[in-house]
Amino acid sequence: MGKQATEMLKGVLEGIVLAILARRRAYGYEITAWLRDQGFADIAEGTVYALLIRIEQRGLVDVQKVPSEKGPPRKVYTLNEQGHAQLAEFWTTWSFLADHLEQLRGADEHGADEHSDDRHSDDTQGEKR
Amino acid sequence: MGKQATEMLKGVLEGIVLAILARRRAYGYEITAWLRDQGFADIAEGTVYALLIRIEQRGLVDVQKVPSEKGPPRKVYTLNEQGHAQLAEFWTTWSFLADHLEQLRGADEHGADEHSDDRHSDDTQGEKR
DNA sequence: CCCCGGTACTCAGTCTTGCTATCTACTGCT
DNA sequence: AGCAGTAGATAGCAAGACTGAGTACCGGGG
Repeated sequence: MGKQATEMLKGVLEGIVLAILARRRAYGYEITAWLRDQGFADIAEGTVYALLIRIEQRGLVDVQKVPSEKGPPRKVYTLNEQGHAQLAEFWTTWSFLADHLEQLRGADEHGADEHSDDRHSDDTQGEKR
Repeated sequence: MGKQATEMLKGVLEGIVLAILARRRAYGYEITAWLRDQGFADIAEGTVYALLIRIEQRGLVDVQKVPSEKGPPRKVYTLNEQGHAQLAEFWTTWSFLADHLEQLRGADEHGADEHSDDRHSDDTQGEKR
């Protein structure tokens, strides 16, 4: 996938991570690994950590430091009540978008190639102030 | 909808406009009006014009100036071959996202509260830096 | 012994994109 | 003349994702 995905991820990635944390608590490295596993190959590590810090600062998650056998201690994130509320709101917005997009896709698919050549060519005065 | 939608629109709005133009050519004001009609109440006018200028400069659309009976001339945008390709790519990315999100939503809905305690519980020392 | 690779997290700087606010310009109504 | 509606352009800001580098801790190979 190209960089198209990069822009589409904005806002959506937060919802994805909240949804992951709704299933069970997790730490950054784990989430990153899971995302790569799922095919989100182009998500940078730094992005996930930055996102986790953001949602922590907005009070959507609780954090515990857990010592790891190898490497520095993990920061384990747990979705709290506010986080669940935020996730619910995310699903609402997502549904709205998904519904409208699905509608547009349907309309596009059965008529993507018509050439209605009724263009009256009186537009030849291409003058911009 | 709050500002949650604002971030989620990034990247998606371009796809929406391309999809609209795939159905029939249109000009900015028309597109803005249609979006408002569809419930995208919070999309600013300037945003649509800026987006149209961007996709024009990337060569995804052809433009004609058409004099209007009331007001200044309209800039009518038509999706060209490159634009159709871009739109196809958009649908690919969108489907990928939608599939994974749908999966996560399902997983969340039937088990938002289970504690799979497969993590050896040596994490009970709630130390926050 | 030191460096390398894997684990785990942090941070500064850049780019894209949407929003706000303002401006131009043309038409018709009051 | 002034105002509302139509139509578009633009400058400056904010948020989020990326790049790239850095810190820290562990174990194994040269």
